[in-house]
Amino acid sequence: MMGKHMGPPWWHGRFRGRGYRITVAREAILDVLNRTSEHLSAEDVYLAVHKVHPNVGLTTIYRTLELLVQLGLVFKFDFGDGRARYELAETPKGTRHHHHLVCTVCGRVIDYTDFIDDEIELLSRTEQALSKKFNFKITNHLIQFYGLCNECHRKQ
Amino acid sequence: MMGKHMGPPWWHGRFRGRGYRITVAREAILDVLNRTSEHLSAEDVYLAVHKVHPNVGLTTIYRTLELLVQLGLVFKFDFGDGRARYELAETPKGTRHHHHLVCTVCGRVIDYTDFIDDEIELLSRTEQALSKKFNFKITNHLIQFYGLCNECHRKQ
DNA sequence: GTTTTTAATGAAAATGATTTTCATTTGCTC
DNA sequence: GAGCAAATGAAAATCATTTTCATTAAAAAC
Repeated sequence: MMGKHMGPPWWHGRFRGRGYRITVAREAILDVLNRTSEHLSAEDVYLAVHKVHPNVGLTTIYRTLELLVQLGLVFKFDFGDGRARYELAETPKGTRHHHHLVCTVCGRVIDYTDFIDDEIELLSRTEQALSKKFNFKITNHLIQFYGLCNECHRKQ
Repeated sequence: MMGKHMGPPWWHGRFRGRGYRITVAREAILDVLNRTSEHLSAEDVYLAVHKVHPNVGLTTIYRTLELLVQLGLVFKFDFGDGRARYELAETPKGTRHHHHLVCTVCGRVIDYTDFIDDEIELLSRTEQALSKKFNFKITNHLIQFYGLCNECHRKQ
């Protein structure tokens, strides 16, 4: 189960601080994202939330996910299958930063955290240099590798 | 103008080799992509092609762009504005590999080639390691930085 | 605790990029 | 130049996402 002796969820402050309300739908959506390590689409989130709160509509899912992205609590990805995917940016414990391997045949997505340290270091150097050169305030980055996964490679 | 003494366009072989036909529409589309350094949407390409060949439909644009992506001649990007963007993967001379800076406020996209060398080197090491570990045949990668461009940063 | 204020929500309709269908056209092989 | 499958255009269909608007419910004010 969840941790013991918990106060209000960690993200309440982020909402209150900006004047956003804490609602049943928002709690439920964050809860779903918090419980999974998958790359959920808006509909995935909707279905999961719907099991517990059948009265929460898909529109609210979209609106809330968008808000969470704006707040930086959630990352939005495009893996090329025509629907956006969402992942919590941070968990209470702080999930390890990861990047993605996307199979261009079957669409499978593999997370990896290996080699991240080197990447992060280079990225941070690059970010600084880019920020300076283009006067661009970098807040985030996206790194994805594309190719054929084990299965699809074999079948070709 | 274009180079002198040119034979058949460089990409004809890529088509013929795989049994694809060389058509007016395809030539026009590749020509448009070849002439620009912008990140064109399908509609952008359509409008440009339409000026010269008003009989080429949007459907063909989509179909051809998709084919070009499959052939690896064109890269498809998502900058978050709800429409895909296309760029020629290589020019006759071999355009410098570049990555993107995307402004999350105004949507502006800046290409950069600086610092690419370091990145490429790290990427190539990472790709090898990932390929081995996950048995994943990497064919391509995507790197984008997000943040606020000069203008938008100032206005905030 | 009750009232008040206004953000948040749900349902339905709208949007808009992309895809599919299908009859017609056109490269390319022989 | 004929034959044939690939390619095409126009129109319709798809489908994820957004907008509209009347209703509900957080949270502030009392």
